[in-house]
Amino acid sequence: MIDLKLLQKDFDATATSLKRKKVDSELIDLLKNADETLKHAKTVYEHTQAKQNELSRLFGQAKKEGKSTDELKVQVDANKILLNELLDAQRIAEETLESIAMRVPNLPDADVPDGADEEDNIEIKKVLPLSEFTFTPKEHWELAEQNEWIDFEKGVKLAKSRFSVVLGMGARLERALINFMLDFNRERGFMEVSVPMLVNRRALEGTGQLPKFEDDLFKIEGEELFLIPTAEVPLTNLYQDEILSSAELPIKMSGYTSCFRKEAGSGGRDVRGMIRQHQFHKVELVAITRADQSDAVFEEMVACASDLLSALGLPHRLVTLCTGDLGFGAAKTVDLEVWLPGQNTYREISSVSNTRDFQARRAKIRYKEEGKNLLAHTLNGSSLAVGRTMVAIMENFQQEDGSIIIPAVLQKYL
RNA sequence: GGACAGCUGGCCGAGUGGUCGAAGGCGCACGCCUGGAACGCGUGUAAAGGGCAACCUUUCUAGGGUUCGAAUCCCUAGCUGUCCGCCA
Repeated sequence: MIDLKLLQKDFDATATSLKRKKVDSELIDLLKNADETLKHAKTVYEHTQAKQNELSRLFGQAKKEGKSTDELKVQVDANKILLNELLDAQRIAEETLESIAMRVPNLPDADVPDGADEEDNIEIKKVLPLSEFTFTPKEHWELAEQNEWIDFEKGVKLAKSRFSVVLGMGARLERALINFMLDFNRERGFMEVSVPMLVNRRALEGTGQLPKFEDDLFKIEGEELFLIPTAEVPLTNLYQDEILSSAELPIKMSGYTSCFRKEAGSGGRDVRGMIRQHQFHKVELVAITRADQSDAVFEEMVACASDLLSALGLPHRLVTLCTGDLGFGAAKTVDLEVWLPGQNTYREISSVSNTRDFQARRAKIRYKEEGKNLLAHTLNGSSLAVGRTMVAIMENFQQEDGSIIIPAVLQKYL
């Protein structure tokens, strides 16, 4: 949630900033008005409540002294009717504000480039030269089937389209990658955490997936539980509603989970292969930091993911997302795109975001500094999407006969 | 799934209708004491919102109810514990 005080104090700047992220200016006005309405309703209610408290105190006193309470009773009853009306008004104002505010995205950082969509993202740098081939490289689904690493039909049989079964060396490689990534991250100071893959509504609201993106989530019937779309949700919400001490920050975590996404609205994109699946594995990085630490930790996380790709020998590039491509909760995002020779293009394999205090405000993640409670900053980044890493390994290290050379760093994990 | 018990501040814990945001303890902070420390002594120590401030409002798991007035009484839900059942 954005800072509503900032909106009131500096409406023009905040509104301009939100418009960069394609927020309707009508919604911004609505938000401002709802905030003011609530503030007013609260003030009036509180004055009336104070009066009621005072009358009740007098009532008790009169009773004790044996005086008549008839006259007070008339006053107190009349005030109570008013009080109830004001309380209702306040509640409506609260609900209105909440429903608007929870759907307003985070403000982009000032240095995030303007832009409409991914076309306007800005490349920071390329890492590692592109693999060279003396033959026409194949796409990963062809290689996966040829090597019998992935069975796409069996996934459909067991569940439905966009599910697959990984077998043999493919399955072993998957497991090796997960272990390699977790170890790599741990060496960089990210503590390994194993979390639930089902979470409640509160957690998803905390990180911003709800209320706006309910259609993208798998929900458990008859329970208020959802399959997580990313480990960011459980990892970040680990500290939901907590007041941390300044000294224990930054908290840096790494966790492996399966992720589940409905991919509603992805249309016919990437139906083939394992680029876009309903269920996929991912190792995630999450950090909770003080406000003054988040920029540095952000760079650490980007470096961690990039170095991981380099260790695997995968050519990739770093891209700063423009305002139009920035996610709901992100103030700033750097995507890592891996080179896929079969597809002859770079594809996203990791996305590192600083949400600043946006998630912390929703999830109530705070830290104490000099006696004051301040909102923490939260960051998240993939490190990496396992399926897409498999795809990259297949396409980059394929041989003319279709066999695949597995990166040396993974040997000890196999 | 069934029965019973519980849920109070950072933690433990007292508190069954009014002056209780809440005794006491632990922890923490500061001061005194000390060569330095421990011990001891003293003081302070929940959060959110509004206001320049005095101060006001809210919060004793959550929601609803009774009442002039609820941490306290009633109902519902959640969670925790114990026992029973079932089961990887």
